[in-house]
Amino acid sequence: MTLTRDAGAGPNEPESDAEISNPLEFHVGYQLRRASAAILSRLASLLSDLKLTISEASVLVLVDDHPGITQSALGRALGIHRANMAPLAAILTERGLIERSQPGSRSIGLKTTKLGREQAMRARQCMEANEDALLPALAPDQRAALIDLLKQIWQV
Amino acid sequence: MTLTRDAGAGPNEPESDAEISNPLEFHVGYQLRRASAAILSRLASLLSDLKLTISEASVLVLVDDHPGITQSALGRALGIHRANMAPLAAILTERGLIERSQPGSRSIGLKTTKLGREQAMRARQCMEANEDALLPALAPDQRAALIDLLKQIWQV
DNA sequence: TATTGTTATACTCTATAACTATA
DNA sequence: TATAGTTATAGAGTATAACAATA
Repeated sequence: MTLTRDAGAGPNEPESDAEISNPLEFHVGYQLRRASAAILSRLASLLSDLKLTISEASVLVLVDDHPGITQSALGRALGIHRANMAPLAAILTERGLIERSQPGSRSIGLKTTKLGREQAMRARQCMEANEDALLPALAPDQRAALIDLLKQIWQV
Repeated sequence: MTLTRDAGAGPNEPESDAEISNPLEFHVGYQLRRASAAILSRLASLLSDLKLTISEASVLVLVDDHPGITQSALGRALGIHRANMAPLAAILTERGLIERSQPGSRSIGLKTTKLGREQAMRARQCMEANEDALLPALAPDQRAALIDLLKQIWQV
């Protein structure tokens, strides 16, 4: 790979094909997109052994923690729209991981099956493994500081 | 909205429909997903006035900074696959925002048109406005610290 | 009436595979 | 041969609108 000295040619000369200065790197938005993509793609890869997507695993774990929870409450907690919760709940039900507490009622409480509880445990292990994989990049106190900063961005 | 006192019922009682404790909130991966989604959705909304998606705007701005850059180099800088750069470049070309430096060659240098330079400037303003919107949530030194932490996560 | 669940639909982003053309 | 560009395709995630059932 050919390397020019610092950040490549200046902004007004034709580019040689080398590393390139990227002014977007100084934006929180850009860094969030790249970091989020990296960490989520690794988690997706870990969860693929369980045949679960990240959304499916998140729903499964939260239902397991809160037996009787409704789809709407799940959606509010996870930031997933009502309309997108329906097929998500349907898939987990089809696979025998969750079931409906009161089959007759309209507002449906969800809970995990025995198989679902086992899978939820394995999903939690994947999520913890994904967090642990951050340790080479982030010391524990940095990790805590990062969580605090991120919370401030999206929470009201 | 009905509020129970702290984090709702314990993990083994049926849920009342209230706020819910979410153990995922202690995960960097989860916080990254929520923060990234929030900030990117706001940016998408700002850019929609220019009829640009976030990917389109990122490519446009980078081409404007690096006239003569190839699609592959763009993709490497932005983390976008070669296969997905093709339609992206095609759209920007159709709209008269970028053009090909050497129409005969195979490795195609891209540069912005006059219209493209104007739009790139407006896109940069949207990105800056999006960054400024973070100020209520993050003090300037927190913002710098956050960028440093995020870089460590996805960069080698 | 407000909330819940559902269906249909569309858009954005990402990923792989297979192919052609070029250096 | 390695790189660049293209096309087709598929899978995730997210968004809105419209509807029926329920509290």
